[in-house]
Amino acid sequence: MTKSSECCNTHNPTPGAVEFVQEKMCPKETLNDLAVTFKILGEPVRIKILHALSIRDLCVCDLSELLEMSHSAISHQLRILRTARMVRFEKNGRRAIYSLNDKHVEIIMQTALAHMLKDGCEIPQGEK
Amino acid sequence: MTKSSECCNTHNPTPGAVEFVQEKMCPKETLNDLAVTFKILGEPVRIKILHALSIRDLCVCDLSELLEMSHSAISHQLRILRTARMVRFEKNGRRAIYSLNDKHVEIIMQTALAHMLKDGCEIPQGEK
DNA sequence: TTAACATATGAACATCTGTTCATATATTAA
DNA sequence: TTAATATATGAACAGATGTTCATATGTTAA
Repeated sequence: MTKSSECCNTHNPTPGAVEFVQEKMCPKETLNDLAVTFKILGEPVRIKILHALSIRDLCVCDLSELLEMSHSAISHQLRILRTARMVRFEKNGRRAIYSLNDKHVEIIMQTALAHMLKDGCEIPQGEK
Repeated sequence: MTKSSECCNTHNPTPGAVEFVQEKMCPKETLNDLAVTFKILGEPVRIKILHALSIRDLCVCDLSELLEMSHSAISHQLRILRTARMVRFEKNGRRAIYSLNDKHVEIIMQTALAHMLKDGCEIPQGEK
């Protein structure tokens, strides 16, 4: 009797492979959190906001002009970044001066950039 | 005369701030590419596939069982990862054995994980 | 050859998500 | 106070995206 009987689809996985990998995998929650982090970074506007803030603290108005987007759109995105604790802000009069909350995001972006620009854009001719 | 006249919204950016940042920012295309990379990593299923493949090469059937998803759904996601050159595959009989295309993604994931978990976390690493 | 198997893929569908619009809150200037 | 400024946010809309379903392609076994 094969595993086919358990499901509408046929299943003949590589013997032992699934168990082997299962044992060594990070917890599901960790991987989900990781995906959440990347998802937030996976939007051009947000990457640009974070990159800009890594150069200098800026208010909503500055970001709006820099990225040529409405105040509202920027504010909505900043809210997402705030919720994810990637940025924070300080009130200065009627301005909200935004800055990076810590160095993590910056380091992750720099790592990704370095690896993308190294030999990333070319097809690495892996010996097959 | 303020910049308000140029636009429906009012604009009083911090003097010099936008220009200062503009000069130092990475090219727009680079940041967009970066976002594309992160967007692909920003899906739980894809992160799990990549993480699993970092432990061991697997076929579609294995991934299907490991992640408890249909063959079709896995195959669709693998297509996206292939297009992004994050994975490659080798035909073995009627199987398609998938593996990571290079070490970049693995390193980016590890960097993000390390910073998420802060205190030196140990990442289960499959030796090949 | 025929049947079973392994994967790939287009189309339809539902969900998620980012922007716009309108409006609210809060601060400063007149 | 009133007006202008700066930001925040809910609702609605549109576009993007992941899964399912049906089907196609290609491989191996009988």
